[in-house]
Amino acid sequence: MKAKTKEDVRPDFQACPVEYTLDIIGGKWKGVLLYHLIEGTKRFNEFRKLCPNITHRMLTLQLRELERDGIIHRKVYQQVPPKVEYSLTDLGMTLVPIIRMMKEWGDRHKGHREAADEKAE
Amino acid sequence: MKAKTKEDVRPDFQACPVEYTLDIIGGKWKGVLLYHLIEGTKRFNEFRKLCPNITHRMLTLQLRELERDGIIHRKVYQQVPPKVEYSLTDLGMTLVPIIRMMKEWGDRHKGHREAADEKAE
DNA sequence: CTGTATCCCAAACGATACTG
DNA sequence: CAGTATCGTTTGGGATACAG
Repeated sequence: MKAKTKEDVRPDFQACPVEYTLDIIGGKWKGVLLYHLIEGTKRFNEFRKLCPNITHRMLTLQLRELERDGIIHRKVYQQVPPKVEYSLTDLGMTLVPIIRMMKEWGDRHKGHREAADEKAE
Repeated sequence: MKAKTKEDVRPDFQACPVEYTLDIIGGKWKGVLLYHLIEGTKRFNEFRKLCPNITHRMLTLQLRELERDGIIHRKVYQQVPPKVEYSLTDLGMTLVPIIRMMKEWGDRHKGHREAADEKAE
């Protein structure tokens, strides 16, 4: 008997709208990317400087998903060398309040886990 | 050269507080579990009924992580059969506004992707 | 500069069986 | 009822090389 694949399971977003939202912004880097986009348009390599830990590959993938979900817009300048600018769409803008709240919550509470980490080392 | 394991990389929560918050509520089921906890205390099997897609194992793991991060409290009644109640801690309560916003956003915008899914089938 | 493609290891997860 | 342990598969994601 084959195990269920991802496609077989229809996540019940009806029952859990929170799950739907998290599915869009909960990706490993999406929250951070969106946060930086609040300040304005960003280029590919700008993201890499802002998030040194993200790999080339992951940045591409995460941006693609956000684009696919209609959260960000990708503007390509047809020139050499290429230039691509990412920005929030109108739909993306509606996420800004949530991102901001998460930013503030993180600022206010990130101490907790650091304290726990200290003890662990 | 050994590939970096998860432990080797210290995520820079300093630079990205959003990342820290998402690390806590962004788990596959955490948002949903927290959402249901807003209404009040829940038992293990209540969660299973509320989220039929979550497996026994995953429910345990996600609850453990939330407990470890100080977001939820686990109250064990020493009796047979066992009874365990989960509830939000004070810290967990501070997340409620964020969860609520994600719930509302999901309700309002979940139509988008469904439309895309229709076309895909 | 901004990607895409491939390979491959590590982590996540489901299924299942067992326990107090 | 509410878990834990183990196993095997699937997925995530890093490193690297190549391309327009």
